[in-house]
Amino acid sequence: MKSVSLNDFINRLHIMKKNTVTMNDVAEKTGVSKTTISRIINQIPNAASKDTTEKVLKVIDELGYYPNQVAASLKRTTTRTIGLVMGDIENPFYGLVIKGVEEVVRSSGYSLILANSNYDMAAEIELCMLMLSKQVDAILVAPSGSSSCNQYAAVFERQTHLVFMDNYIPGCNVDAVMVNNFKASKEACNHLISLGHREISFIAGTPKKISSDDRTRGFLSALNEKYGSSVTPVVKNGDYTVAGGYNCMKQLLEMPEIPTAVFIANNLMTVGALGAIKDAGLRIPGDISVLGFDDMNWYSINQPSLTAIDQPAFEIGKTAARRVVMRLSHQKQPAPEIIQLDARLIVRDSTAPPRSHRITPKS
Amino acid sequence: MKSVSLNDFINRLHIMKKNTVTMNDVAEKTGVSKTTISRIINQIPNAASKDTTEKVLKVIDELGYYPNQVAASLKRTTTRTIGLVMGDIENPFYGLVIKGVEEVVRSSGYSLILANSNYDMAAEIELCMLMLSKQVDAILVAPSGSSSCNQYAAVFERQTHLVFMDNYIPGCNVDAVMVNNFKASKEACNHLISLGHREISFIAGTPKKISSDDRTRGFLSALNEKYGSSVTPVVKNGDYTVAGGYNCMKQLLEMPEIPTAVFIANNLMTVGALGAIKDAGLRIPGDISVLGFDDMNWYSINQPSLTAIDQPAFEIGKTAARRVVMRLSHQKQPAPEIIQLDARLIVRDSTAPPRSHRITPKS
DNA sequence: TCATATAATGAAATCGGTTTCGTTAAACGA
DNA sequence: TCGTTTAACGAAACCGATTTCATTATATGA
Repeated sequence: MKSVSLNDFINRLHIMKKNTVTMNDVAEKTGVSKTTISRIINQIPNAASKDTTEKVLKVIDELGYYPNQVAASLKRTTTRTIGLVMGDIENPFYGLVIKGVEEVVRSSGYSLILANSNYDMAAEIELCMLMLSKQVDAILVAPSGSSSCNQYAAVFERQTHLVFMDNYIPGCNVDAVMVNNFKASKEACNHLISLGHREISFIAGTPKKISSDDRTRGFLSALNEKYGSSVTPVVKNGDYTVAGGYNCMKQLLEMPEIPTAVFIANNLMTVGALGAIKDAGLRIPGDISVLGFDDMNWYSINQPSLTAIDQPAFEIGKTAARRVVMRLSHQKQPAPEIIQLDARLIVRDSTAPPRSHRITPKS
Repeated sequence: MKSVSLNDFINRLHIMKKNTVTMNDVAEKTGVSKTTISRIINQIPNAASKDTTEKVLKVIDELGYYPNQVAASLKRTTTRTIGLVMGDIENPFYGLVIKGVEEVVRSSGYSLILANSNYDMAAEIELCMLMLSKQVDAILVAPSGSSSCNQYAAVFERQTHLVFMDNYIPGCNVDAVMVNNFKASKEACNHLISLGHREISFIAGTPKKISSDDRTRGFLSALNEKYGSSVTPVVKNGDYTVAGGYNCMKQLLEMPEIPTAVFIANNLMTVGALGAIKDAGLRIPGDISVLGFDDMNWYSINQPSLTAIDQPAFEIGKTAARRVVMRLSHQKQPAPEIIQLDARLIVRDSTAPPRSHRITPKS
């Protein structure tokens, strides 16, 4: 019987009307007007005498009053909330970007509304609109693909502050923060070239996505500068997924002449590619060198440790958030720009000079 | 000069007062009252004639009107927003939990406010309060440690719906969703025992955190059931960090008799531990078997592939979110319960029978 | 000393929706 | 045919803050 009455008690607790102490209650109990109370809460200088302030604060404490920010937001026409739309929050790279964003956003006095688009471009826009109707002050988005700019027109019409991260939609003329993909990719490829590789294959990401295409271009550029038309680069499309990486790698390993090195455009595809190499029974870097875009915390403890391009994910998030906060606090708005941070190549053991022995694909 | 005028244009765009089409504008243009328009937007049955509805929708479309949810929330006293407080959004495990939460929350018509506590217990409470003042309808939190329940008192006073994930604060009497840590941990340890191991060490997480202690208890229980007091289990405290895992493992490898197997209480510490083993030049599983809590996508492609306990992180998030949505939609509130999902042991190559050779710690 | 600045305060309007009461007219039931 | 629903609307109150515009008292300056 005891448990029944406990349940009842809990039910009542939950159904009970929410504890709604409003500013009116404080006003009534103190005999001070809402105006003054509001000023005290918002710490307006010279708004209330020491006496009044103390009295009000005491009552606020007694009643357990805390201001309803929804009401405040309505009148202020600003919610001090920023929207964040990501393609895949599960990916540790994006996780770190989010962490960076969150840190800056919160320490600047804003909150974060998060949504996951699952790389669905239509959903992405939809989510932006939803956030706008929730009156976010600005939106940060990691665009999934290359929606043309006019798909974002609906968002622009609302004239919010918009900042892209990790990728951008061309022609949109908004701030974007990302790594210098072309440069990083070229540097990575040059590393392989400097080791003596010629037959380098590239497992690319989502086609037509700017960030992805930049990586491809960087790869091709390095190869072309060194070898011109004497080598025909092999580029496969892995769509940034583990499965995609696995399949691409498998295809590469079925070529008559297996490449001596692979460069893989992101972390998930690298996992897939490593799986395919393992399944094929090949050794890294003895049989094939492997270099991945995105560094992961386990790359250094992998056998062999993996050479990778380290994107400053945390910094990307922080920079983008700072940009947004800047736009929200300054009146003067600098022209939107594409801010490119530098990635850095971390050379480890998975890249080595090309094999001298022949490998024939099985099956 | 061209660029200057462009900048000016952009500046004006941003400074320009926000495009504020309100319901009043729609009312004026259609000659229909706000009341009816509100009803049409909220699709109240039998609220407006076909004619009126069409007319209103047309004007809404023309004006590009979209409702201000802040205003709506104020009157409704519900924001259809749920708060989410995590310890570390960078950790892929939590990333997946968040993803699960987000999916359910959004598909149920709610939005998500996300905050990262960096495992700071005081910040955790602070963030809950912040969210409450933003009038979230409920809060999901992955409690960092074992704050006593009365630290959460401030949150409870507000009578929101609160659901814990991954861990819980004893005595709080709220819903909690997590894995059966004791059972999973015991099963893992039994797996090692069944391979013949006696000298099994455990690298534990944050002490006094329930979820962590449950894992330790599970480990100890298995060991005790098998060997009683004939073995003295070695438990180190790694605090759930990579560095912690590394240090603990290093200490273990400096013991006079190195354990034949280690069981590590989470993914980050496993990375650290693997690093220490690699640095020591030991072979897995030849010299030592390794088993980690939390499965990662790269465990299967690691050399050797890693035996691990796979927590249903996505499911944890979804379950917790569903619980919250349930509480928000039903009047009748079932008693809070601790929902324990089953983790599963995935046996791979990092666990094998104990070595037969002796290893002496160097230095 | 008198005009003026400043501190300290409050009444009432406002933000942009939702909701409560009405009201009217048409449909329905007996 | 007459009372009763039900459909289709609207005026005005309301949600809980902020902000504008006054007002009063006190301090300051010339």
